[in-house]
Amino acid sequence: MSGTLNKVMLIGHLGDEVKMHYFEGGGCVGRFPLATNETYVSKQTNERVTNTEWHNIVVRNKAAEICEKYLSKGDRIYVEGRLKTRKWQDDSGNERYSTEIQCTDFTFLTTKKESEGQASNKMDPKKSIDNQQMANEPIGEEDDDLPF
Amino acid sequence: MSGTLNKVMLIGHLGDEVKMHYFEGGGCVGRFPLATNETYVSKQTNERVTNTEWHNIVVRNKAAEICEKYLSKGDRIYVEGRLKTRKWQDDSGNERYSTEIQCTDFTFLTTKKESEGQASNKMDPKKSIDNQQMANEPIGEEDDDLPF
Amino acid sequence: MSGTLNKVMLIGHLGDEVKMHYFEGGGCVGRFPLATNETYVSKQTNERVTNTEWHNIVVRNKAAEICEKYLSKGDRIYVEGRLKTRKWQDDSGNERYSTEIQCTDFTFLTTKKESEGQASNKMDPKKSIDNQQMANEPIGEEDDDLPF
Amino acid sequence: MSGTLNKVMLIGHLGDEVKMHYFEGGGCVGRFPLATNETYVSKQTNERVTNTEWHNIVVRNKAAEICEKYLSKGDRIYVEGRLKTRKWQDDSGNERYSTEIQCTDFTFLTTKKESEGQASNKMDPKKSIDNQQMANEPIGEEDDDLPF
DNA sequence: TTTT
DNA sequence: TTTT
Repeated sequence: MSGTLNKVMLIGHLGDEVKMHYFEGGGCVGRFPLATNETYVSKQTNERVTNTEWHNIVVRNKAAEICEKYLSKGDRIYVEGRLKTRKWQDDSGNERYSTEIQCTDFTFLTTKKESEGQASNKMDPKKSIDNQQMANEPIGEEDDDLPF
Repeated sequence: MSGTLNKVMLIGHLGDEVKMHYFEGGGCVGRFPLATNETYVSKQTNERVTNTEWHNIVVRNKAAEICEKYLSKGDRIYVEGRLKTRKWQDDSGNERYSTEIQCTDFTFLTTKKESEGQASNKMDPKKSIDNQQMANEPIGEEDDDLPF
Repeated sequence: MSGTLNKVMLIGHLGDEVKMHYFEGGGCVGRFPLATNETYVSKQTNERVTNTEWHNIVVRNKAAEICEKYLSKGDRIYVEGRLKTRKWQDDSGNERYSTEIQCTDFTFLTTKKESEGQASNKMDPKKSIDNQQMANEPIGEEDDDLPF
Repeated sequence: MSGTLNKVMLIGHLGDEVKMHYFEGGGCVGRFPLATNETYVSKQTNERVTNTEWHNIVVRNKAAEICEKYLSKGDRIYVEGRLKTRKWQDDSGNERYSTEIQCTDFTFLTTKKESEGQASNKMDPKKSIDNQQMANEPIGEEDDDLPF
């Protein structure tokens, strides 16, 4: 309906472990920072400069559990998702904004023994459906009544 | 699992109407050609050259029905999908190959009265699920037993 | 080198006019807010809910001038770019973060007379090069000495 | 100008070595097959099925030379490009079509000693520019007069 | 806080 | 013809 598109595609490395948060209703959310790098040659100094960009990845439910189980700090992953900027209040009552990538799909790019045969949510349509849904409900709601 | 990605993103115009094909089991598939243009300045002649590229779009089930209902020749659409090369035999028995875009998502970019409030499959998660499934089964199978 | 990817693809509508800022060295930057919508059916209320997400688009140099010339509030555009989170200080000296989309490519999706034949930066490779460069230098530097 | 988009994004493994072809004017083109996999559970048999899709990747000039130098059969790579269907004649004079991905950007995802610090065309804007140009000229023309 |  |  909306005629719009909101898509982010990242390949990067986890800067930390996946941090899980479980909701009362049974849903859960995982979060982890993802680093991407950009390298260019400065025109001023003629030196190579590397900038690291950090992205806040948010994964939900089944997908979050898979990420927690198979991903570790340093691992490389492909993440697809949507941009979402959350509003929150700091301790002084100021409005703050935080931009997150709500993950809708991912593929593990680091090969690890334990993750063999399990590294992607693409192998099971149900997991993809979870991911799809994940992006359709604001974080904070419980996703406890999955229809399958 | 596979650690691979197969994604196509197109914005283009329909070169023809959506052609539907219905399977016995109740599934269906819609096909239409999509044109994208590329313009560049030839280094030889210094003239602007426009090339049109034609893409074979394949949509399935609910998504196909929505496309047939709301899309017409000339309409602009955003299509997301996967590349798939089909093998077939021509009349002389020669092996032929045809590359298609198996649509997994789309957004209408032409505003038409009839399609108002309905132009995208993104408004209804179920339709997205259909699309998701669509890409998980080879064309030719019937998708008659949707689990929802 | 880095083996990473940082890509954003948006189709949305301008929430305001393009605001230009010119640097002393001759470079310039344009900024505008872009709205994307997401619609879903709430599981709690069974009602359709529409959320609007706002994105801060940043365009540079030639590309910025093209955007300023041909884009107006309400226009639809496809934007491709990279995510970049800037750190700044508010009046109280607090660290604040703002996430922007550094535009590397775009295509106008609204047809307007004035923009006919000019609506995209894709028609002129040089403009693409500018865009490409744009993403390689931090905002704040002047891009006045293009090497071609 | 055209208001269209033609983008392919793949992560896959090389099925063979990069095959180079040098033009008289000094330009060159590299080609290699790239495999992506899709896995799903068949609704008929309830078994997991894996399909491999093969993509014809075409890279040009500097980018082709980098690929030839650092990529080998089996390596994983991210490829971004445009779809292009070429028309050719088989021995019987029949019209045939072959769809290729004209590579505009890539990132190596396999870590190999030899490729350290060199694995992507993203580290040098000039190489990106070559890639950008690459897609602006039909294959078959010689790119012998690069302006940088 | 990642990686090369 | 790749990979897991």
